[in-house]
Amino acid sequence: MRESTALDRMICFQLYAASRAMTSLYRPHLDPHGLTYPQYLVMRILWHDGPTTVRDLGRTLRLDSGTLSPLLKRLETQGHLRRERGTHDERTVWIHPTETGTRLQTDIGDLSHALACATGLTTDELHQLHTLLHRARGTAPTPPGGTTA
Amino acid sequence: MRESTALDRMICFQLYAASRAMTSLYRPHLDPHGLTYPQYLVMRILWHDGPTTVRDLGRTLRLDSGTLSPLLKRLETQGHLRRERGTHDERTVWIHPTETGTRLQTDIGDLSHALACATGLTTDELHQLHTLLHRARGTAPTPPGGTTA
DNA sequence: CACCAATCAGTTGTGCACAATTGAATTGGG
DNA sequence: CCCAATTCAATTGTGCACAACTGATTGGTG
Repeated sequence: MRESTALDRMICFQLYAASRAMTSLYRPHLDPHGLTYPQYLVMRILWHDGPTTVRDLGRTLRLDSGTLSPLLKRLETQGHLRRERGTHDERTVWIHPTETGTRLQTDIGDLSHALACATGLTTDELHQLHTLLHRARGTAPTPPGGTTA
Repeated sequence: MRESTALDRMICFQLYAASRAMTSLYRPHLDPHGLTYPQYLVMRILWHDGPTTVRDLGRTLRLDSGTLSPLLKRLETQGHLRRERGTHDERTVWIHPTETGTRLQTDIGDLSHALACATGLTTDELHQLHTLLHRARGTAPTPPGGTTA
């Protein structure tokens, strides 16, 4: 298969392609549960942190309400979470995992190990990659939804 | 800003976030020319390789016709390329850059250096990252040479 | 030649991303 | 206290991604 030399040298294209390839590795594990990858990320945060707000989800995932609002509405329709307008500050919306949503965690199980292996990288290389990605992202200007420095 | 420890450890989320962050670095450079990032990738291939087919664009970019067909139609509307059904094999569609499309290359200039710098990574780290990403995607190892954004 | 499987681009439908805007709630300065 | 600026979620509109499908074309096999 031909490789475009020009593209081959672009870090950005490598990121773009690798990200989509990795997401497609998750798909067969998530599809049976009716979850998309971004929805799975939201559920992971709920499993890990418990009830949170739309604002904090956006900060953590670097997504704005334009993306999150419809996504959360779909997760609510599926019965995985409940949205509730805050009482103290009525601008914020709290997201609570439901029992159904919590049960998903054990149903899906731990995907990270299987998928780390699927990359074919060693533990050391995965750690290197992780560090490089985090640093590359950390220096970048504020992503959408983020707080302005 | 809070970081979800769970997400923080996911290579896949790091890829997902880094890819979007990097794309958003390109946006201010491409917006003035009316290009999106995937459209820019297509134009780069045309600039580098000349006329090509929808099939080969898909193989190079790892995108199917469901994504490429409307994208190419928009680039054609903008006058950057011309679509032409093949004569030898009438199933394939050839994509030709127009003069307008070719002129874009000099108008936009070389973004890779500026954007590689924006990551804050050293040349060595960029090369490492490039190699790791390429391997994670399950493709052949990177040939030696300069690494650009 | 006849026919069937594979190839190719396009279409449809769903779900992100993200810019821009809206409108309600809150905060802070005077 | 009052009002302007800010915060927050939602909505609208555009453009990817990708699965599933369609329909035309081609290639291989009997």
